[in-house]
Amino acid sequence: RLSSSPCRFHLSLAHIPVPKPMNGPETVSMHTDCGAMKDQDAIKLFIGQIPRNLEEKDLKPLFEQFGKIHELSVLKDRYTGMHKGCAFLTYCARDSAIKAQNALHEQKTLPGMTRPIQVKPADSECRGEDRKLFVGMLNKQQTEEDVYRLFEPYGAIDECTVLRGPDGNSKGCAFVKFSTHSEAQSAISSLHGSQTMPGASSSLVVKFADTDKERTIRRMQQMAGQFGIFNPSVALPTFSSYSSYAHQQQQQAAVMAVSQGGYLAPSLSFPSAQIHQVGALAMNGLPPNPLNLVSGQSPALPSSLTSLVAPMMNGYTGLAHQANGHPLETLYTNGLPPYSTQSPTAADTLQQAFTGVQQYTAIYPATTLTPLGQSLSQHPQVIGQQQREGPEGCNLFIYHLPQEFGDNELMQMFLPFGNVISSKVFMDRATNQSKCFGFVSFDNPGSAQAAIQAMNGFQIGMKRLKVQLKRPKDASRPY
DNA sequence: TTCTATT
Repeated sequence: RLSSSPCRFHLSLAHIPVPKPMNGPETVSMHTDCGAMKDQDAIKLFIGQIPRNLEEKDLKPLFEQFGKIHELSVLKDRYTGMHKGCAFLTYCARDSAIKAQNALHEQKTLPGMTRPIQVKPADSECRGEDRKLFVGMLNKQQTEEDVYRLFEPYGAIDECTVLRGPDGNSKGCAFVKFSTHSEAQSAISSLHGSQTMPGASSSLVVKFADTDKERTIRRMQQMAGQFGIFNPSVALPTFSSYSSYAHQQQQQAAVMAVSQGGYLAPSLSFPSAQIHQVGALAMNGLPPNPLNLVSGQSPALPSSLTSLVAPMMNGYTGLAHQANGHPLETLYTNGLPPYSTQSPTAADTLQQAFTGVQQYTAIYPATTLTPLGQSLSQHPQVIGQQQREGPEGCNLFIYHLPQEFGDNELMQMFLPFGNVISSKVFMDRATNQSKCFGFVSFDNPGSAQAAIQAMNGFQIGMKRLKVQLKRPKDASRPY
């Protein structure tokens, strides 16, 4: 039975010779009696490269010629309703799907599209990722055929694509999809690192392709690097503007917040009633909070916290992940299902804020655990912005700050460690741009040491912070 | 040196 081995049809589909396109109504007549029912072994097809102005009714005629359609649905973005340029199609008859694939897949380009239509079994019918390889360090002259020949000995290849830029030039990498995971694995074993292509900077790379999730994370990291993680214009979105779209795609949320002004809000304070909700949530499904963050009983989350939260959602996932060993999803959702169908509530948002803080705190060594609670309850005022120096041993030099970082962001990053009496990012006079270094002063050396311990080497985007004691004034030359 | 999308 197909249902017990869902992948089998994929093989049979792939090896059926392409017939002449079916046009006549006789195709339909074979299954006129199926009504809304579909065959037990029907195949759900993925349809790609559809112009975004075409809806189901526009697509129907194209596909009906291969048989009675059981279901056809254009994919839309869950929240924006935007046409995604692809669809799912299930025919009543399995046979119709095979005919449609053979007749249409890569055979015809719909108006306005630059690539031919895709008609193939949906991923849901058979997981595609665990047999798909990424091939890197190819010679840019190598074609699909060259790559195919290289991989052919290891199994049946379903798909072979060389990645190309807009100009059609190879990017020196490719995707190769085998019919099974083990074939793919054997290709890795035999080919990875086995040779160096002429003109390539290192030996051939053959590995399983990134999953969607990995791609998302990769993109985030890239964007984070471009934007600078602590973007000062970003604050925690308000309850009302914090879209469920962002809720759904939490890993992208922060990046989106940076890039889409519509999701932003300048600031946010939390009514005390909602703080209790956080407390309840904290007791419920989260690891014990080592900082007693909630029991600080602050009447409102300090503004420093709201600013901390947004950056937390941005790019520290790797660190946080390592710090407590929980999967990302668990961290971000507090153990709730990642895809809530409801719009986010205040509690949802708070949860995220809270988990964000937890992630932040999770990296702190146990010996430095006191300061955050302090900063919550004492809520140091943003005062004394003229460079007040602390006593010796209380002043830090910070280098490799994000370009966007101003005095305030600098202060907020160091508030968790104690009373920040001043923070200063140095600016280039001519360009008014940050020079990416600055100074922070605490009122006691313990806070300064805690900050060094926790923040020196802290990764932000591609850079790592350098945090050390400021040299005394009279020491040789200023940096 | 990671793609045009997969409810």
